[in-house]
Amino acid sequence: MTAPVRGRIDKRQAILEGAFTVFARRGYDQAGVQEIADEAGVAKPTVYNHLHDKATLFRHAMETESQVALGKRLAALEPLLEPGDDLRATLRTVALELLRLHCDDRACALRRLLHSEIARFPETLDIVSASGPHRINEALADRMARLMLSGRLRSADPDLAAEQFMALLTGSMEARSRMGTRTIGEDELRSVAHASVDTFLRASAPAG
Amino acid sequence: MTAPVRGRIDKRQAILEGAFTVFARRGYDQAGVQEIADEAGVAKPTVYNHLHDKATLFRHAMETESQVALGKRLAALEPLLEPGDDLRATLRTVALELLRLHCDDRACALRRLLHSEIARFPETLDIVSASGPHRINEALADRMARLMLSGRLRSADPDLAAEQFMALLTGSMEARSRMGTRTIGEDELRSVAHASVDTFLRASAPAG
Amino acid sequence: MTAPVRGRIDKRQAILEGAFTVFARRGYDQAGVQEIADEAGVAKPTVYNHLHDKATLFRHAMETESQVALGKRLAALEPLLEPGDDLRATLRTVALELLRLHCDDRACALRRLLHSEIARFPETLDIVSASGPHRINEALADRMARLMLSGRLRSADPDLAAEQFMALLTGSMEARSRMGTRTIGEDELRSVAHASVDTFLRASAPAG
Amino acid sequence: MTAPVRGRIDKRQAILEGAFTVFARRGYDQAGVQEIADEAGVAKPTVYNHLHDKATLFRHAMETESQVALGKRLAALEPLLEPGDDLRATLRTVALELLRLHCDDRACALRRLLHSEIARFPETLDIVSASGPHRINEALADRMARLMLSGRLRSADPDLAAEQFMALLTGSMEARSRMGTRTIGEDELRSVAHASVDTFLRASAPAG
DNA sequence: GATGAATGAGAGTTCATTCAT
DNA sequence: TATGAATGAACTCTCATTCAT
Repeated sequence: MTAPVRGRIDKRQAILEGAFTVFARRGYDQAGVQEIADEAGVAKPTVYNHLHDKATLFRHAMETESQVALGKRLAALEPLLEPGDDLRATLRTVALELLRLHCDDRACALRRLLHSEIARFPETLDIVSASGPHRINEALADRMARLMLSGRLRSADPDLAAEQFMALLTGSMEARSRMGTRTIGEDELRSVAHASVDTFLRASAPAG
Repeated sequence: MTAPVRGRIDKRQAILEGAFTVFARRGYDQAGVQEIADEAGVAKPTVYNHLHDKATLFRHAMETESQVALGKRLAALEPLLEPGDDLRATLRTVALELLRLHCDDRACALRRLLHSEIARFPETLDIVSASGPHRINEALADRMARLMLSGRLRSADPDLAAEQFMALLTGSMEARSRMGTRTIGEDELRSVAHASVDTFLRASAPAG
Repeated sequence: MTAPVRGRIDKRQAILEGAFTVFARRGYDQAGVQEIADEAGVAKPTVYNHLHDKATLFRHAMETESQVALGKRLAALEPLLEPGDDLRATLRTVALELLRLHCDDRACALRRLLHSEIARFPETLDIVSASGPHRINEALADRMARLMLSGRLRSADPDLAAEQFMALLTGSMEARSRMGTRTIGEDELRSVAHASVDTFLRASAPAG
Repeated sequence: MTAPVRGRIDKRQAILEGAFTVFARRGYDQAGVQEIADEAGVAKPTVYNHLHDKATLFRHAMETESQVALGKRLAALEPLLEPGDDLRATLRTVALELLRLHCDDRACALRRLLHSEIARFPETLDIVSASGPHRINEALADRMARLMLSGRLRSADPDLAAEQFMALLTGSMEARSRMGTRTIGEDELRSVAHASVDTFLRASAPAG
């Protein structure tokens, strides 16, 4: 008896998935509901049955996508829970994974869409922010605090440290990827990650 | 007899100005040519007479705006040509001004538009990049190289140093300004600028 | 074991009832099948199971309603079967009741719907006419003939007399009720009924 | 230099004309704006340029049509200004013309549309009423009053007399024309007009 | 038999763009 | 040259109707 329910849920998922894909490809205005329906393999009115509006469709697609993204990023921080002996290596691992996630096509599209449509959908910012960079910063700051306490990093404001770590890591990617136009190779990603970690550690060496 | 020419040039300027204003306010798709014409105080076909097309209009408006922006940024770097005795103070001055320019309304709009429409107008990236962050990075790297040569900064790759300096400075502004939604007060700007410079200098102290 | 049959009949009745209500409220085009289903307390496909089509639904709802209306009107004529001594009083009674029925909400809606949709549903006219004004005219003409024969009315064409009686009675109600927009009070109804009867009698006094 | 102005006015007139024609043919909902545009020989957006909305289009088309209709009806009353010796003949002339106008295709359509869409466009009633039956009644009542004063008609309430005259005349046409479905021949029109006038005069003979 | 879900067709409305003045 | 008016194309959304359960 769960078949129809599953079917319905699947269809809703397919629609949201397709919607994000098309929004990512075309932007909000250029994305036609017809194209979204095609992408999801349903008829146009089905889209309207599930998500009342093009706007609603957008909001839900963004929300779903950003929750997925948050989950992955938080997972990437896990190695810092047990940093081991080689802090630099651990940071490099984490940094590389965060960078990969940051440069992922869907993640770039999410940021791009957020950027473009923030005037039209101010609420979306709140929805997405709830799963956004601020959550990562928080989690990362927690780890930083531990490292400071244990004397492996110079004592300082852990929030600022987390923010600057992320800034070093991602701040230059926009230019490097030509705003998401160019795919960045694994080598370049590793190089940026390592350089960022090195600079961060140089600035954060414990006093004396 | 130059009056009519001036008039013509002025009209073109007014159109480009108005176009950028409206694009900034609404985004490319939502910006109506009529609204742009109204903003510029001309009739719609006049817009088409001067700039053949909505797309052309966009490209030229973006180009103009980005050239203006580049000029201001390059000017902000000038103090580094003669750093004086107090390097930290000079860097702070430069950093603060760069940050101000980065957070300016029109600058934010320029980045936002670039982001949103990059799929539709890939050429715009080239046009704007020609006056974009890469030019700043270059100029800044030049200054860094001088400072390294003169022993006031640790010897390293000047391009990377410039990149990381900018990353530290601007990388966190997106989150802090809630994607340009919130205006950031002068105090907060200064605080970020100083923190960035401090971290940068700590990581760049000349070896021993 | 007749219960389910009753249930079925009841459901059909409920649907027709609800259909007329909604058609009366919104008109044919604006009446949604969903709204009709809701009004009848059933699901949309149930409507289609019972009455194949929106058009069929309309036809049956109109037919049912007009049969009900005819019954009431014929009943209103009954006092004329035995006019008694005071013809004027009897005519006034009948006139008032006919006027009441004419101004009833559902009767107005019936006429309005007939009017609007006559181009789309020409057959409906036949169906409804079979229970429509022409039947009343006939019955009324019969009574008029009796009254003429018995010398209580001037000898004349009884069909014409019936027609003019109804015309005097109802001809001005459209303007007075502002096309069914305004509800007409009992006093006004009585006044119109009396005036119509008086004029009719003045024109129908038996010769000399 | 009046050519373009004339052109614009003509186009607006053509649109309103075409709109009424199509509304009359199909009813409000079934009338497509495209069909109206075709009927008027313009493109769809031109319709929207001149009359902002389908609803606005309807209102203006109705208003225009009803003003035309009023003019014709008032003109039909003119013979009553100088009734001459043969009152019956004059009344018959007026009655016949009023009846012709009442049964005119466009007049029927006007009433039908008013009826159908009164719920959706309540204001239309006011607009049209301003040029509607009530104006005729008034004008006719004026003439009646004169005739009563001069002793050619029995003294009575002139408004009521006018109302009943019109009721006798038009009250039976709906049934006879099968709600505008059947065109009524000139002979039948004359016969109804005469019968109405005769009945009216019989009921209105001056006392004594 | 009754229903939730899905669909094909179509309507109103808007907008970038082009004539004609 | 600058403009008012006109248009062709497209898009969102709705609804009567039909499967599958």
